[in-house]
Amino acid sequence: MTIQRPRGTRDFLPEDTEKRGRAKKAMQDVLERWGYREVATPTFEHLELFTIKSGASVIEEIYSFKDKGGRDLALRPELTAPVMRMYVSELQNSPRPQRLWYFGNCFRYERPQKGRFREFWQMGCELIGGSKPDSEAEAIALADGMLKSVGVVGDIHVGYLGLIRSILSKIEVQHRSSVMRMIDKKERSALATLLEDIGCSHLGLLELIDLKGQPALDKAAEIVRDMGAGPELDVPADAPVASAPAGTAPSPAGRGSARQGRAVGAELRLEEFQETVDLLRAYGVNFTIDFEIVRGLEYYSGTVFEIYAEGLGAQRQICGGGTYELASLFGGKETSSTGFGLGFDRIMEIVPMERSRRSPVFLAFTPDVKIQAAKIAKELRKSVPVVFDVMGRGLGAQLKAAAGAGAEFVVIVGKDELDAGKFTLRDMSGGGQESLALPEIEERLKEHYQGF
RNA sequence: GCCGGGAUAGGGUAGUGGUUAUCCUGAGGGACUGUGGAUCCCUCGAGCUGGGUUCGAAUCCCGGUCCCGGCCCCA
Repeated sequence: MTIQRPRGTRDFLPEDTEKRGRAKKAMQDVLERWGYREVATPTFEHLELFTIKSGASVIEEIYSFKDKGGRDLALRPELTAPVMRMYVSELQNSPRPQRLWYFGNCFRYERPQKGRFREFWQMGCELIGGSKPDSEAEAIALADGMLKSVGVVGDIHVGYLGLIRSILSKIEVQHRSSVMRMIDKKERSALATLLEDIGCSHLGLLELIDLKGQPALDKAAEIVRDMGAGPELDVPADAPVASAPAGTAPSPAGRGSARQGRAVGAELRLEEFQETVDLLRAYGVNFTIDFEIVRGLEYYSGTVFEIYAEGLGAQRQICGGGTYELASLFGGKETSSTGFGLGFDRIMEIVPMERSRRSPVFLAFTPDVKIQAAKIAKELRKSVPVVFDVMGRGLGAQLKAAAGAGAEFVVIVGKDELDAGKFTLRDMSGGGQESLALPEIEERLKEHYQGF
């Protein structure tokens, strides 16, 4: 019996790996064209990093362990927390904004299904320290550009927590998290019942999340107008904004967990959201305004967005992100950031990728001139990929192998060629061949491999 | 964690409670000591795992593992 892969993991054969590499490269190019720089963090971290961010309940879904020194460690389940941890400890005094991107494997202890594995790859970026609408528009346009670069069409939904949280402030504290949860889970009828029961139907919440696109924004403006005079229950005072980055708010609860009620202030600044929307339109991004997008966690503080794609079964989301406040959670200064993560594996399931790999040149030789042939192979490798027989095959068998491997060209080296100083370049598709000096062969092949 | 469907050579498959388990493909070699994918020949290679029922199990039953789809969850 052979040893199996652990559950939820995958092997990537050469074809898979090539395809993934090409897709990664395409998206990476977009990131770099926007001025982002790659960073990398450890595969494992202190478990605490993730429980601080997401609450103790995530331990169930994390690969965590004690090392031999008794430390509680965890394989990273996501990359935003590690990157922000790194930012706080290494980059806080660097010029802002910081534009960082990353690509790495992550691990979650979950039931595998379509588009969900225990080891998976995330690609994403964090734009740290910018002002909200500008950063938000940049992040969303960037995500859009990355998907387009691999030919994936996503359905982009953009929401704004400033508004939702302001409406929530009209609702009694003990009901807020249930309301939030029901919005997130799209439990419409339960939400309607609850709002009715607590006498909050008049706030317009149901109508708001039902509407999509411009009508949703119009409704938002209406709600904001109506809310102007209403009583506010327990809204934290805004931070002095003069010198602080726009829109950040104090975090009275300090380093408490995001799941334990530590809500960052999300001020109601609909005009900021409007600006994000205007910028996105300027960038030519196709998106839907959708206030139902609230994302689970408390550290999100402004615009949030999710991107969905077809063809993935139950796991349709391929991207999620927004503006958040995490630096302070990890012991740093208040810093507003915007970022997103792309589910690389899910994207790979739907990229319409043409296979365009170029097979290496095969250098076929007669066994009696192996030594000289090896020298020629070495020379040719300066220009093009060259495969040299290691099976001890005769010339005929080498050609057969080259054909089987899909070679487009074979260079044949034998005693006659060595004597003449001219080698045979054989075109395997047509079957034609000609006798040429080595520099000419190099020239021809180099031309053929141009761009690969 | 829950529900359903699966597991037969490297890949894809057929079949039956009972001789030596199909076929296709693949891989290696040969016919072919300087010219390829053809053809022919040879070789390699399999019933997930543990238990039970049975004279006999790859087949029937149970547990486990893994895969596929869905639920829960999804930072």
